[in-house]
Amino acid sequence: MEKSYKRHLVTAALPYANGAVHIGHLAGVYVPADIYVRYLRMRGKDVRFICGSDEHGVPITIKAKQQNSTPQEVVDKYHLIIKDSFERLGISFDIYSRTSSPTHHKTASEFFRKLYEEGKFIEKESEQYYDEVANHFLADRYITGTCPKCGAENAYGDQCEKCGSTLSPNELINPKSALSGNTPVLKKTSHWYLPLDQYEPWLKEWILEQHKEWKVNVYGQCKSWLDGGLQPRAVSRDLDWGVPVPVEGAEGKVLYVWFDAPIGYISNTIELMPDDWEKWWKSEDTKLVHFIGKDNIVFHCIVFPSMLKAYGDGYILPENVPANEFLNLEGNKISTSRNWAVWLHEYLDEFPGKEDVLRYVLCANAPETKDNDFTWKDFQTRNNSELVAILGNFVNRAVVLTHKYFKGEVPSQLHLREIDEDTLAQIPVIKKNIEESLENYRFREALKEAMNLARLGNKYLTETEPWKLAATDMERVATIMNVSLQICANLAIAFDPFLPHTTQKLSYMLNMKSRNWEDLGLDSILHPGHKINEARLLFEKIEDIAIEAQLAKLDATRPSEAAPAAQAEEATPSAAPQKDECTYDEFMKMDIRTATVLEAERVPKTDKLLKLTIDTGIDTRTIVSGIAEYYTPEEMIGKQICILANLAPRKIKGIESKGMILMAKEESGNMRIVTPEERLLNGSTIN
RNA sequence: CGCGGAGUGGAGCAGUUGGUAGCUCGUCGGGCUCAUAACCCGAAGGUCACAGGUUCGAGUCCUGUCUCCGCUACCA
Repeated sequence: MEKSYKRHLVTAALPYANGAVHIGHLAGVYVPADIYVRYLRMRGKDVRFICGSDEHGVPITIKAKQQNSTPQEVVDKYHLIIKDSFERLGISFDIYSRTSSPTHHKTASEFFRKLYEEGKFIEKESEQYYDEVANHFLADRYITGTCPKCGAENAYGDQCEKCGSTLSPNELINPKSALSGNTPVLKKTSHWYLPLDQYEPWLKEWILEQHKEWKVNVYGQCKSWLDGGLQPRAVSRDLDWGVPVPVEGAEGKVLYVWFDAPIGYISNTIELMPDDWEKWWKSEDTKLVHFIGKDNIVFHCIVFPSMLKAYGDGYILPENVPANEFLNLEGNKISTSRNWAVWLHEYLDEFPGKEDVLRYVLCANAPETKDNDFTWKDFQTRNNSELVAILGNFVNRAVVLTHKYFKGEVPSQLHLREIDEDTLAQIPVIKKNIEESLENYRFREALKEAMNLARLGNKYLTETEPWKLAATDMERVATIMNVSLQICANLAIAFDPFLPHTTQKLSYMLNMKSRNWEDLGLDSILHPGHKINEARLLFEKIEDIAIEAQLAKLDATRPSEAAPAAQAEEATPSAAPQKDECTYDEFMKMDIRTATVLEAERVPKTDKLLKLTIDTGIDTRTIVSGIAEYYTPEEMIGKQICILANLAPRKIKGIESKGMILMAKEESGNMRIVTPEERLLNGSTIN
């Protein structure tokens, strides 16, 4: 039933170039994709593995502003870090390009243009805020003002961080431009929309009927979107960073990042194969597979296919989209903003030569069916009791014994006994299991099967006990060592997609010239008389101290220090514009006083909120404050703070908050609490 | 509120179309000593979140409930 394809085009989600790559990205996308691709290559398939940085979008322009640099500088920096760290881990892209490349701009631009000319978009006019000083339409995030729901200052155009309500910029009272501090004006602007609703019947047929074999999380997510009804989606924005909209009169508009990013797969393919890229994208003989995380399901299953369908011209659709769930770290969500992550480039620096350990652990514990947890303890255990004790140790036993008894020369297989035959007979079975698992995107299972081959080897040696026979029956020992070495050679092939650095070392040790998947399962990969090299350890134990160091590093991690502190030096300090005048009486209405934090805890399901119990000198009360990105609960306890005590109470995430903590905030976003120079009695008034 | 995913021995996970509940690690006992105190064998340990239902038979199907994660809406 399985259709046979002439070529395989595999894409991995384009990393967003406003940060480095962490273990969550790897476990969800890049490690499985790389395993899949290496497997296909070993089987002699014609395959291309495409990826690159996604470098457009508002967040990058915001990051550039914060760092007082340019979007181009931001993406240059992260593009290099990401590309380099992928290479070092052995993620074997055929091309890792970027969406700021000329090829991409041209491709995306032409893509848009064709759809535009064929009337595949609808055009709609709307009113958006415009900063007349900066000459800019303002993205929601660039507008601040007073929240209409809770009255907090500095609410963003898309959301108020104080009360958490979702806003649209037009609701803000006293809107200000974050660029200039000026009051923006409403101005008409028009944008193009892709009418996804028109593709709904077709999508339903294609996904819900023809792709029932997709992973349940993917299928379920798609069904949910399709059942809910699709809406037209804007494909352009008013922004000066991105691919310009190639239409007359569309100055100052760029393609919306979600529209241009997936086209990056195509443009990167073009960059790789300028002459014959088309057969990779427009031939039914090509099998297209997208590896992504669950946050990207809707784009790759619904939006991008609709774009391709709208374009027509023979574009193929993904055959499968094996999206993974998320990986947690030590029980908590990985968070870039809180710096709660294990960064690939840091790992590679801190664990040199252990690229494959990370690959192994992330594959063994990949979040294939549900969110999983990465813990350093588990990392250590898997290394020590699986890689070292089972795989590394078996190879070492076999190679050391061969040198000891046969001076490093592969002995002959003489009379195979039942145990030899049974053992060898299991290798082709394992091969088949690995193939089946990989072809169905079950990477954990495949890895476990490969590991079973090493277990088989250990069991075989233990049961045949060549070290006992060495005194009496060297012929038998010869056969046993031959069989053991054949298992080693098979391991070098079976593990190649998973642990490429290791299999290279192992091949060297065995003096194997090549590793062909077709040889896997054979009992005569190494011929009698073949000379092997000295034993070298494939893996080393990881000591407690290394794990403790990582845990300590995580504990010490506070988001305020990492990025902003380093950049503070170079950034020219800029301050918010002065607010409107305020009378003496108005000021005196505010009851500001000192208080001490008694207890502090995170508010569940939020990134930013802490719930604090404080002693105000007049009572003990609860305040919810959005400072979790800057302070841990532990460090807040015992701190003396200043509060606005008579602020009207309000409920935040269901908790009643009575008052507000005074914070000093830099324009870059960095925040510190305001506290008296020396500790005063709680309840001291401030004016 | 709605939608998607998940809830299986101490921990982490499999359980394909319903037919005696498995794997890895850990624990305990034994064996072995070639090997990175590594390896091999055996044992203990689960009323498969809860409550109903369908069935000769349900972890697996249906209904309801609870909890966790995600999306809608932060995280860009």
